[in-house]
Amino acid sequence: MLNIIKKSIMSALEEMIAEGFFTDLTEAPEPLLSQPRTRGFGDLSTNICMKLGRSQRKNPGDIALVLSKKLSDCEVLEKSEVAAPGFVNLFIKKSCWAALLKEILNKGDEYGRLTLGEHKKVQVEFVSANPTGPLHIGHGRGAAVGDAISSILAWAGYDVTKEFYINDMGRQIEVLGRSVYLRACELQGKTIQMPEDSYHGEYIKDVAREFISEKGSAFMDMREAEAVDIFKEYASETLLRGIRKDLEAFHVEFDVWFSEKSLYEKDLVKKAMDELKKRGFIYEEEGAVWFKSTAFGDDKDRVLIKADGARTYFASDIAYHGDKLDRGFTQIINVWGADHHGYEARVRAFIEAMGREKDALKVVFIQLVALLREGEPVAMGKRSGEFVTLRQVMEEVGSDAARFFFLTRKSDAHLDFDLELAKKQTPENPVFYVQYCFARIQSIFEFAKEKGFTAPEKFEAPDLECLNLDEEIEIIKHLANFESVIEKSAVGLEPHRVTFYLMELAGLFHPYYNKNRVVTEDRGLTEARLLLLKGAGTVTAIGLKLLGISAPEKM
RNA sequence: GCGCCUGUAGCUCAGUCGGAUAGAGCAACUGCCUUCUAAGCAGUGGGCCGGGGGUUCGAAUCCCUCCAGGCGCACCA
Repeated sequence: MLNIIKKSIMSALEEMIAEGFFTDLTEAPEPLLSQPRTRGFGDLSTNICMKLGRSQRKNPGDIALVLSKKLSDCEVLEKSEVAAPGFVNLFIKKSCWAALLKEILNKGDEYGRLTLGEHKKVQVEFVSANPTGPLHIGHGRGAAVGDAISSILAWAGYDVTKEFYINDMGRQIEVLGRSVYLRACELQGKTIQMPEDSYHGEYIKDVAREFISEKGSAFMDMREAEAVDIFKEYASETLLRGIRKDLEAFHVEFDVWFSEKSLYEKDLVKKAMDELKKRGFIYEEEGAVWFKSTAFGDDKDRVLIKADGARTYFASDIAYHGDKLDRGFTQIINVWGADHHGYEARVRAFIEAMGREKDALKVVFIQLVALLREGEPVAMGKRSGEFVTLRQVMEEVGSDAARFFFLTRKSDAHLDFDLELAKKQTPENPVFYVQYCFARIQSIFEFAKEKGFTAPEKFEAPDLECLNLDEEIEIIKHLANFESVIEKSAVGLEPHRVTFYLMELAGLFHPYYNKNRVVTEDRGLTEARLLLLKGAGTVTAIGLKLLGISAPEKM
């Protein structure tokens, strides 16, 4: 329908051009249609005349008058009006809404699915937490956002792979192994001194305890270095298992768990560096090997191999991203914590050095979550030992509420998560408002069934024309917007648009429900309203599913 | 010092490729359950959109500048 109107406007403008109305316009521009806030301004409105007024040096009002007159024969329009200083307000024929609802219902559970992505292979990497401790609330935000982005992209027609990158080697793992080892020694009655840079969390002791009950105390007789090797393997595997479990409870599933270690096992680090060398972006200086990332706008060149011969973390990173490219992804999306934003330029430099377009890589930054308890900041950080895990949050407020909460903010906005507040809010949490919309609709269906009514499988658009209340048309209009919300959300990688869309839909439904009875003596009207509810319920369920939130039949 | 993000109602946040009277939730106050779920609805109050300048028919939105907060600026991971 939007397209019909756009075309009408454009052909009207073409006519005006042919009639010599404009002095130096050769082609009609595509008009922008927007929904006015107030109903008096029509169902849709365009500002095209003001735009043209400027470029053509004509009075916008004059253009609008002519345009409006020419639109009078558009078949979907009731009328069009001109408003100062040059808006054209469009009023759509009531019968069109019925046709629109029919279209939506015909698509059913597939409504909102787009072909936008053209099956292009997209990889979304998110969470990628070090297996050195349980997931905390910041990871939860990344998980919720990354998962929702993936679902939305898939719904928009992309071929999506969800991936978790495991930093299962390097210094942090070394520190982890030593920390657990020392705690294990302590459990065996030895007095120990935890170095400054150890992990101090309580969970370290748990892992140590587990290790002993599983593997015994033979490690006490080993040399420290030897024992630490065993411990770091054991600890990182144990903690990774915990991470997987937490994500499972949070309803996040990954397609690929990619191990950093495997990059070395498959010699991919060397491969990536050789490739860079071949392309002339590698040089040696002061005993280190550098990547000339400044050639692509990075602030400084980056070291890949240190003077002591060790590879940097960034060396793993380019190998990993090289592998992403080799696997045929045309679009790479990294969901990173905002504290990583310094890495964007260098990774992008690598992508460009490999001959790809700059925007083959998109990075979504997740601002850190400030965790509060009754307004007081809670200290975070694995080292300090005191932190609130994602699991604790899920247990306190539930997975649905936590996910919804994360997805009601755009990801680059700071987020205060007050645990006490989140708990207190639970009964009035907006997530329930949306879920309630779905549950209520299901319950009305139950009731209708008892009374002998169902939403008919077969119907024609005119059967729906009795849905002529303002509230009903508003709901249909909103349902019709769903596709464009998916599109914007997919293009901008902004899942929060879907969240707000669902709150708005629920905000239209609940008052409608309260004011009007669905099931009445009037069979035609009852069935039409059941169909309207079917549309609203279906869209709510689809939206919630994209966000990874359940749609309960009963509440 | 440089770079990125943020500043909108008492609180938490939407709205930002310029549009008409700036929105939602929470909190506060007043009403509504013999009728499809009251996790709901109806209503009230609440705003120099951080400050100042500029661009124009029109600015929360674009440009400049200043202020405040967060995060980055390693041969660390």
